Amino acid sequence: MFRRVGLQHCGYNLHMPKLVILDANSLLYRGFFAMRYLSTSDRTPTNAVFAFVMMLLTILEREKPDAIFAAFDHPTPTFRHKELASYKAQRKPIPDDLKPQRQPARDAAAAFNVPVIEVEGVEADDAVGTLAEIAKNEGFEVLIVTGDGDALQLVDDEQGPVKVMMMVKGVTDTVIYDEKAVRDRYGLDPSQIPDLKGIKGDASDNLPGVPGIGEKGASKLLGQYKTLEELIYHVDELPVKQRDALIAHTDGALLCKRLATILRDVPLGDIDLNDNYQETGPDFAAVRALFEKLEFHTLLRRLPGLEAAQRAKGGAAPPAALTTPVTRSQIEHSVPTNAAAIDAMLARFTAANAPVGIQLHFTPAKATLMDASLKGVGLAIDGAGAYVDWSNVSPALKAYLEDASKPKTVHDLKFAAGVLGRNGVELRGVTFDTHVAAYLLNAGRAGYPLRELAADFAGTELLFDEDDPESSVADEAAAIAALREPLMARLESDGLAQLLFDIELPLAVVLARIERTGVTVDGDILKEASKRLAELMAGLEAEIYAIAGEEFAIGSTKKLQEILFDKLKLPAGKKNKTGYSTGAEVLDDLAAKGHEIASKIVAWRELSKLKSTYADALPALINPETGKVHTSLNQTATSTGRLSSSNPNLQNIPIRTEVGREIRKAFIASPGCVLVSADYSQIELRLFAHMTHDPGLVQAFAADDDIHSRTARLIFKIPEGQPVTSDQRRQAKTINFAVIYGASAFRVSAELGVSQAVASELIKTYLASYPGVREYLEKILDDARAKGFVHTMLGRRRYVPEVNSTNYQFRQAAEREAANMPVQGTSADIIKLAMLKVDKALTDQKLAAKMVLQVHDELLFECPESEVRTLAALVKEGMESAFPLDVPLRVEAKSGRNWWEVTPLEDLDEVEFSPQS
DNA sequence: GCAGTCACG
DNA sequence: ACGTACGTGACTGCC
Repeated sequence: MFRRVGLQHCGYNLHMPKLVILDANSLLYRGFFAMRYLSTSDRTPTNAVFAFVMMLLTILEREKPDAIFAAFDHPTPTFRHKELASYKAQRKPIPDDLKPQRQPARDAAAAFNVPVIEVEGVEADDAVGTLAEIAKNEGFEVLIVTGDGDALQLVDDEQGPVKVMMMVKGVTDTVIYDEKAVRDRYGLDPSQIPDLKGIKGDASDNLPGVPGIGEKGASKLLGQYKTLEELIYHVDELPVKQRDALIAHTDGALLCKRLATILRDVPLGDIDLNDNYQETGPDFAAVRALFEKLEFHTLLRRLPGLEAAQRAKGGAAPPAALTTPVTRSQIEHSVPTNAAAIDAMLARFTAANAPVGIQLHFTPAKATLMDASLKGVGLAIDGAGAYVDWSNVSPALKAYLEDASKPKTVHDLKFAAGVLGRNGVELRGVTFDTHVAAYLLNAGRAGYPLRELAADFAGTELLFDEDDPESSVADEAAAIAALREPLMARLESDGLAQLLFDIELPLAVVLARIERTGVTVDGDILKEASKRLAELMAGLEAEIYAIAGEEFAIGSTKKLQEILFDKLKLPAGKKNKTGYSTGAEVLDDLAAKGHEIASKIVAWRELSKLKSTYADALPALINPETGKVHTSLNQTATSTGRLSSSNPNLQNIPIRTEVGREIRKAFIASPGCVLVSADYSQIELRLFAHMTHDPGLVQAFAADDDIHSRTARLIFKIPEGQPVTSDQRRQAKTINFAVIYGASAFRVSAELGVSQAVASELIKTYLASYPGVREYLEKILDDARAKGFVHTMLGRRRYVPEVNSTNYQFRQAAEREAANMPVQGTSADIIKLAMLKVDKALTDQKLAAKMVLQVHDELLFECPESEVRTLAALVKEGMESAFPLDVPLRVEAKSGRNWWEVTPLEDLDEVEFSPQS
């Protein structure tokens, strides 16, 4: 009944120090092609050095080496040049854009305190081979990081071990080779790699090898004859074709082998292998300066995490990697297949009363909670795991998953709750989510894959083996269980635990339900709209072609540039990387000058956008089973704490223009139901009032004044009793938002169509009128500069390291982000609280109403017609009381048969619904 | 896979 | 003198 899967040896001795050797040359070369186009704002190419640094960071985070070196080619001739004049002459030259990236790569290594090996007359791969040889004899476990397959000859399980991490595609997508992996891939021992290369040749080096014998044939021959030399000796035993080919190319093959053979005894000078990298760590100031120079913004955001980890090691503590080595996480696990065995497993797991790591096994790999097909479930506690195929899941296991008193940890609760929900199991008792926890710790990361978290926070290397999903899923469950404590410790020390437990965790379950509920979209309405849009576009196209004097792809900005600025010689405005901009701003300008083609293109663009993004795309996303559209509400996507929506994005359905707004007619309620929408009125400005404590702002909201009119009175100095014109109000509104976004006078002047001097004066008057605002902004920035992060009222963080940048532009951008995040983020916190409160109230009051969407400051519901006013009153109350402030929060509720026609509901304060609070 | 554009709060 | 608002996601064209 229990199938034991023994503890697999992965060849790592836990007490062995670990050495990483980067073949910088090959990494730069591969990185150059893996990642095209990247450059700084002055067009200095940085793609290869970016890839190199990405790899370096990833290695440092994941592998935590005790020692690390980077080997570069020395620019003088090497034995290989002397060996064969035609060798490097024939070789494709180093791309022009790659050469100037070598020095920055050396600088990067230096900034990270990674010693550079660069010896005259020695190529990088020979330095790597020699260093690996020395290190393995010194008792190091060696990992060679490269993009060059030749390095596989250095792999050695016996002594060392020596492994090779190979770039496969992209930058951080890598495969680690041990001897078995080399054999699986090539059918050969590592030592035979040069022989293989000799026969196969190397196209990029212009070495033909033996034409007519490919990789397969070569591998087969070497399996039999072991070496190229032996094969040549027995050449007469080969089939005629192969024999003739080999005889003709004997010299070339031997030469090619020799060139592919990595030397292991070149002079490297003094090298200190015992320099413990974990104690030294990167020179963060130097790294930051370099990243700023190279404009690596995304990498800059990764630094705070790395720096904190480095600090946490402390000076007195033993080197972290020696006490907590990076180890393959492979646990002993059982695969119970019947009810009795599952019961026994559960008994074992729950006896300890420790949280159990739960990981779902599903296909396809990048499924959403609506389309994941559930295959099984992995469970693990410290030291023991299990995998249960979904077809074997017993009632007891289901009951366990639904038991709120049994503590569990998952990685992505929203997903797990949604998928299990679709499979008839209501997941309860999840008291930790590693995915969301990592997001709270650093919302700036691109993603939170379990593999990365395991490496970063638990020092374990997690590999998913497609051929052994049972063991892999059990390993993942174990990693999840193991991540809970270190993540929890970090959350506690950063003051983020409450945010996780009180908001994000319960919210995940609500979001899963919203996604599963879906929104009803009438595909026929959209298909009709698409037809009409096509007709309107065709009309405009004819007119545009007539003015242009030819037909062209209006959607191509390149072609459009040619037509407008070359052919028609219209005055060009702003420039961008590819030439003159054809953006709406520019076109509106041209239209204002009387160029009809511009306004027609603007109109065409609007229709084109509506047609492709909404009218055509949405019907295709209607789920055939549910008849609804199920967006993903991403919980870990934004750096401010907001949700985002994708596949489709339902948070950007048109509303601002009449024709765009028509799309909303297709968003309807289920049969017999209506839509109820409730949105916060000016929540960000109200929060701004609360957070700045500015008496003027606070009083305005306390008195329920129109804030924009009030601002207009102040900045235009309009006396009481005299009316504010609508234009003055509009301008004041712009300034109100501008201040929240930290905008410049330039932008305000463009927005308002006034001179920069006037705009600047308006902003000045604004800040003088609301003195609390300036004080607040100064305090936020001081705080950000001191701590490196800003936070919301509930403690949610955003790291903004660039507030201390010496580069004016980056610093300014970071300051705007820092100024805006507390407002945008607190607003996000508050609507999340409101969602929880309303969701609970719907359950408690046993309403049929369902929450179907969140759009940042708006919640959308559908409910039976009879429930409308009860629901609206309850939602309004819940949202307004979600988080008490010095100023009131106001919510307007509306209802309608579709999202287009929703109209305000009056006098909801009089509705009886026994509020909970 | 990037760049440009544009939909939303 | 510089460059010019916060946060998202989707689509088209082009390399």
